[in-house]
Amino acid sequence: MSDIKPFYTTQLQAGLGLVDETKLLLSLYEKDLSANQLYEKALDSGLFPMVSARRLRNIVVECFAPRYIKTGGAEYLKRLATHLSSSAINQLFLIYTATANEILQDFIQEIYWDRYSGGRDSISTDDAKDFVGHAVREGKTQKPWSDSTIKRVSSYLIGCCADYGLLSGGRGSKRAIQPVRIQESTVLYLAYKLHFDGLGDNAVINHKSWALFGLDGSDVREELKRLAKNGWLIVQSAGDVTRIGWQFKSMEEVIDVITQS
DNA sequence: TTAAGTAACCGCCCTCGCGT
DNA sequence: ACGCGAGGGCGGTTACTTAA
Repeated sequence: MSDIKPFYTTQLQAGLGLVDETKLLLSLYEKDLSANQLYEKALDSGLFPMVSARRLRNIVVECFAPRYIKTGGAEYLKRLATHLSSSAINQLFLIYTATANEILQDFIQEIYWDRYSGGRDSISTDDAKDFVGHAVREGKTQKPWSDSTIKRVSSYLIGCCADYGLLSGGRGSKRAIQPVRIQESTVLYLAYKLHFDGLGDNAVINHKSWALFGLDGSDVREELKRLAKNGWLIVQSAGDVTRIGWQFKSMEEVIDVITQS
């Protein structure tokens, strides 16, 4: 669950957002299925006529499994995927993808929102290349990446942001920043997910996943107070210390609430 | 010690959008 | 209408682990 990922990897190159593929795989997923079992099931399902078996294996084993099976997210997202709007489910996909790919998390946190708050309205492939090149020089990869890998990973960061709606699509070297407003369902889901992962209240509020949506600790506290109006949790702040009263006893209850609202 | 298995990396090559 | 180049799918290769 809380695997430490010391190094940046090139795993994004196996697939970017894969939004449609992920939805299909979620529909096939059942609790406790392994990556290989899901792969076999997907192969037999005939839901992926457009890709080769080798490619399907890539998608399942290198993308879906690290994002949604290892983290335990698949069984919850399976229910949500059919109920939430595409922008709402994209936000959850983004959280899991950024958790599995540290380099994406850091890129969005350090470059995307920084440029946005600095008044820029676009991000270029060169911005991404600078970020990746810098990371390699700082030793954040297990071994130095070749120039071509640096170049490709840079484009994957941009492409992945586009898939999840953070940047405009297309192929221009400059992509327009499309800042996303975090959805209520995302706030509710993420807060409880972190809580059930065993984090204390302050650790929940300051978790880096919120930074994907440009939120810092005090922003998160405000978001949670809005949820409190629905009776979904209770927030008590005194100075810097925040205490949260959690109203639901399991993720299942949280999912029930989200699917009913 | 080595065969088998797995994760990470690399780069070919097809596709698609853009400019002319 | 078409050539060009960037983006990204795809599959092979390398390097590292694990088990016998």
